[in-house]
Amino acid sequence: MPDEKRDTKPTINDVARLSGVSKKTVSRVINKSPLLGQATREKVEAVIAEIGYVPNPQARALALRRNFLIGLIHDNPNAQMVLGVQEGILEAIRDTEFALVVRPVDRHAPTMLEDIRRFIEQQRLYGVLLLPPISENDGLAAVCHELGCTLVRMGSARLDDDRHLVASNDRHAVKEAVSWLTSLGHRRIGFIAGPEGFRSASERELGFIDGLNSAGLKLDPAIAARGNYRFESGLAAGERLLSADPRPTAIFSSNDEMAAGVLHAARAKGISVPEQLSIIGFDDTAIAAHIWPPLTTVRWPIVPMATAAAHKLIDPGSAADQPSLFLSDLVRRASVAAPDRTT
Amino acid sequence: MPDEKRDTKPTINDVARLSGVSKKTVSRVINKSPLLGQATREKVEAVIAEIGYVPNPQARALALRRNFLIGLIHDNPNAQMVLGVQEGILEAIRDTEFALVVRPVDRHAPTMLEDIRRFIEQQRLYGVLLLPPISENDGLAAVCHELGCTLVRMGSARLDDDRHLVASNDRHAVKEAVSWLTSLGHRRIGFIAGPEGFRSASERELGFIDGLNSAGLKLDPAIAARGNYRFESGLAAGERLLSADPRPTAIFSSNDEMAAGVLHAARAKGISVPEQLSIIGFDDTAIAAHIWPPLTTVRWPIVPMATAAAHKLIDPGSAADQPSLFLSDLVRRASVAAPDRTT
DNA sequence: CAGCATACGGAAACCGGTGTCATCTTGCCT
DNA sequence: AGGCAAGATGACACCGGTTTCCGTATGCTG
Repeated sequence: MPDEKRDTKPTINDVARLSGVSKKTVSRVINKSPLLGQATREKVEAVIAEIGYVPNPQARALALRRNFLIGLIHDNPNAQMVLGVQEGILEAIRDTEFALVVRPVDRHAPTMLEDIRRFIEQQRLYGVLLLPPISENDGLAAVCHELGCTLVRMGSARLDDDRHLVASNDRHAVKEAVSWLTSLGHRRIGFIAGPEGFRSASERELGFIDGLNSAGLKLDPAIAARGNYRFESGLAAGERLLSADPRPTAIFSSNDEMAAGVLHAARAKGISVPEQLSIIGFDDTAIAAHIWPPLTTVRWPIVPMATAAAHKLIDPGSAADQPSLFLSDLVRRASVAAPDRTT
Repeated sequence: MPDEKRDTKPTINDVARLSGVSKKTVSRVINKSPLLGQATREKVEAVIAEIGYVPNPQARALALRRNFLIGLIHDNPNAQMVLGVQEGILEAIRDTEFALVVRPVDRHAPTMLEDIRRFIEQQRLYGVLLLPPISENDGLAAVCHELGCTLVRMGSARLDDDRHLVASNDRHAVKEAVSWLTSLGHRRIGFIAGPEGFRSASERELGFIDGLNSAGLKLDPAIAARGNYRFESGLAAGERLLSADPRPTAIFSSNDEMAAGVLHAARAKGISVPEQLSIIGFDDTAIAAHIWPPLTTVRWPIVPMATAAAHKLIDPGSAADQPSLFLSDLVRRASVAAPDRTT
């Protein structure tokens, strides 16, 4: 055999033996203890590098009585957002010993809370990060608290104190979007709300009303509908709103997917966008840029938010220093134009 | 205090003490050892239920010298696919003690292989699941093998033996799609390939050529382009192909996102779809159904594939029994029609 | 150079499980 | 009834780290 293959990984004992010191000293080197001889440290580090020693995280977790797994719990229909969050978390835990464990759940399953409890308990998670909409579930937060598992929630509103929250300012962003429409001359603006019971949905609705109010307008129920954030519900809502008389000249949809549905509805009715109808969405997911015409939408900084959230989780000391509120901005694309005066 | 709060979780020792048996016996109960008295088992189980004991996975991992973490390594631009895979894996490990650790990586980072090695080594992963395109990287497979980490790859072609592979039959599916076009009367069919060096790209290209050949046609380089699976590359390729003379009456794009780009290009040139141009994509991602017109595309069963892959990982015994090849099917939507004879 | 504080290294216990092996019952056979 | 096999249970070491506690080497001061 050309290459003496070790079937078991080197342990701290091997390092200690080979460098002629005790386990304890090696442990001090690993944990960067300050009271340690320079010469000893270098010798041990050389041995570690030579034999490729990597500390066993399970043994560490056992001895330290804490582990290095953080959980991401979500029940989110928006794949891009979930992946953006994963990316953001990874950015925060890069070069740490933490790892990310994911757990998609079904919000509608009656056993959801029990499942999550089992998950956290079984894996002994260090902390969990909750994504909207499930982050709004206070029962879940209570379970985490009871299990002694740190918790950071992402959301669209102030769900918790700053050390356990990262939020975007949906309400204000929607208000700005609507103000842009009114400044272009739109007076009849339709609204598609998100599903009931979602903070993101109610925040966006409040922002919409704010926007109307500041232009002296008010919400006409004939051109308002509620969707469930899915394409089909946007399509249905669009069909209804575009049958109203007089027809809206613009529609704000609480997310991009439903906005794409509105676009389909408009096309089916032969209404051209943006000439006869302006559309604004929310989230700036991939679909926004890829449909025709490209969709004006509100973008919120998913990745940095997730990074901040993860930092709050793994370094509670600095949790208060991490920003808690992130600003969204309007991405102006071709789906918006001034209203058609000839109509 | 109304509720005596334990600050530390109960351990196997607590269970042993409370039920008057030894640790070992409790361990036997947990592991469902067959040689155990019925009465003893029930007594111990009662105590476990009463105090809410959950075995510590880190301690178990340490003693067993294997842990219960499976890794998902991916560098995938398609969020929906990654999330579908996560869902499929979760389905397989539900009700087991396994957990899913995710690791997005950057294919272009020079340190990628080193990063992944560190990741696997540090977390002592039980096994990893590789998604395309990174699953095609044999260097990575070698690293896993060297680290003694089981490996299952997902892919579009036969990358490995059946116990370590789950594949879809892209080539055949594309051939079918193209045959459909030719059966409708299309004779001039453009092609947008995926990026060089990707098996999925070359399989789909082979399938495309198969399809042409079976209708007695061959690939015209004037209406063939290579993209990188991103929207913009599809847009650029579409612009080029649609400037060709004579213009193609149909275009097959190696994925949906590029197909959406082709659609934009057609719109910009005032070419109507499907009347003057038929378009077919691949993957059946969300965008396919949400653009206008809805895109005809090839769907491959992501979730069941991921479930099968995870089963191969966690139960190597039955790995060979899990299916390795999954069939894709054509989803027929409005983006395809018979060619316009008047042109 | 004595005396003392300080820095460092080592032995042993511990974290919470599992494996090995010995012991103790018990039932069954001759 | 005695012998023996099989089944049930427990004692103890061990997985690979960290921590406690203590002994020793070292440096500094007077």
